[in-house]
Amino acid sequence: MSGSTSLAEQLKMAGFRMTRQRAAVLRAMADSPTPLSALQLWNQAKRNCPCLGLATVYRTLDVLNMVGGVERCHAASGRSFVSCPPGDHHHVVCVVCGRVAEFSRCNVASLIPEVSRETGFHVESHLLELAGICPTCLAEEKAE
Amino acid sequence: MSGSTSLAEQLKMAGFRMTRQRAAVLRAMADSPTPLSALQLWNQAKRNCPCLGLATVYRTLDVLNMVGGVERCHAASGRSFVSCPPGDHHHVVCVVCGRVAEFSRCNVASLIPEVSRETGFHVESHLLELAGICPTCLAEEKAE
DNA sequence: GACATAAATGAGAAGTCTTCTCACTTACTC
DNA sequence: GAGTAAGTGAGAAGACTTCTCATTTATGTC
Repeated sequence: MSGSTSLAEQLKMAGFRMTRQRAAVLRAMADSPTPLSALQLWNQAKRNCPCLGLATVYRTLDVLNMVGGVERCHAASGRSFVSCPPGDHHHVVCVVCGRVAEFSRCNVASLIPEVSRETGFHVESHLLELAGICPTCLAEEKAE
Repeated sequence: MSGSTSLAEQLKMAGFRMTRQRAAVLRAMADSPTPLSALQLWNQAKRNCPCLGLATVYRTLDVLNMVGGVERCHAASGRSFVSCPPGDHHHVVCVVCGRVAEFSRCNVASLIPEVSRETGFHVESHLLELAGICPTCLAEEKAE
């Protein structure tokens, strides 16, 4: 679980304590192949630490965010989730179940000169989010 | 306020009624050069229609969104709305003053096959929003 | 290993934003 | 002008997040 280890190290280096609860949250994040919402993270992490409180999950996310270990994203649908590692990637959100996947390929940068010309804006950043149906929901749809 | 008029027409064409409350919301949106949150919109619209309820603002936004007359603006925390012309376009938002411009050029579609392959998602739609500095704020920055 | 202490926690209250409910009002059709 | 179905206001309810505070615990020091 190298991801979890490095996040733990980041926390320690920043002077935060490594508690059972934080370890459980880190582990839940590392174990999930896809970004999770705070609630999902709570449910996962409780397996490792049953008495974990939801507030602690939010506090841990806050701390990790401060340290730069995770990013909190707000999807167009209003749902929010935790993305790890933060940085240059975008998300696809399932319109059926809300599952989120990440992808890094992006060609928006090549569009920017044209938009600058068209609008006069000096473009600094972009937000790209795709919506669709995840493999699981696609399979279920076909099964019906 | 041509923006407001055309939104009103869009509503009527879609079979919705034009009420005093909706007119107040439309007018508030048309009068604002920047995206507004539901709460801000409520406060503005109440000037034209003092007894306006907040729920009505949300309902009106819903209806307008359905009709394609407004869109969520994500740059500012994803909680605000802009009125916009119908049709395929995206927004550039000024990070300084909040002003929004539209552009139609978009190359995201060509990205979708790759993302589908990478994530297994069946991609149906995309959201693209650029952030930067508008011509007015650029000029002011240079003047300093 | 025991102790001191400041950080971290759990549980639930509180806050914020949004949607829902339902009795009442009103825009639109005839 | 009357009938009617869409729309409304007010407040309850719901989802998510943050705050509060008494209690617990990780960590450095002895």
